[in-house]
Amino acid sequence: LNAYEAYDAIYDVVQSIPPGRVATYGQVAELAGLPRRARMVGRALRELPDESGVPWHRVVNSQGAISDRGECGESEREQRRLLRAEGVSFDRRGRVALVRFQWDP
DNA sequence: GCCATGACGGAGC
DNA sequence: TGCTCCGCCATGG
Repeated sequence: LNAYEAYDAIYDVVQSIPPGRVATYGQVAELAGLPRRARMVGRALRELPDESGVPWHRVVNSQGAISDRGECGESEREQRRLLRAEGVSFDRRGRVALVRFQWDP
């Protein structure tokens, strides 16, 4: 897979995550045929324009936590808001219970 | 081409 | 639970 194909594969996988479920970066990489390349998933999502219909908010890290964006926490709150609107709940540390909400394709 | 930098993850302590 | 320490690999300087 070249860089473009890899990104497309990543976006395809993210598109297929159903509402109300989440997937981890490593899981998306694996399903996209890119094992051990979770960091690449992070980059792909980072470069996603806002108007793309890709549900980037349904991707969390392996701990069920929302990964740091460096930016003043703006998009982290947005991600929590979007997930809550789909029925995904958070524990008191702000993490998703993967046992309940992780997507199992 | 070298090097630092990550929307990461697993092992170890 | 919550650190560190590595391996990972595309990107930008």
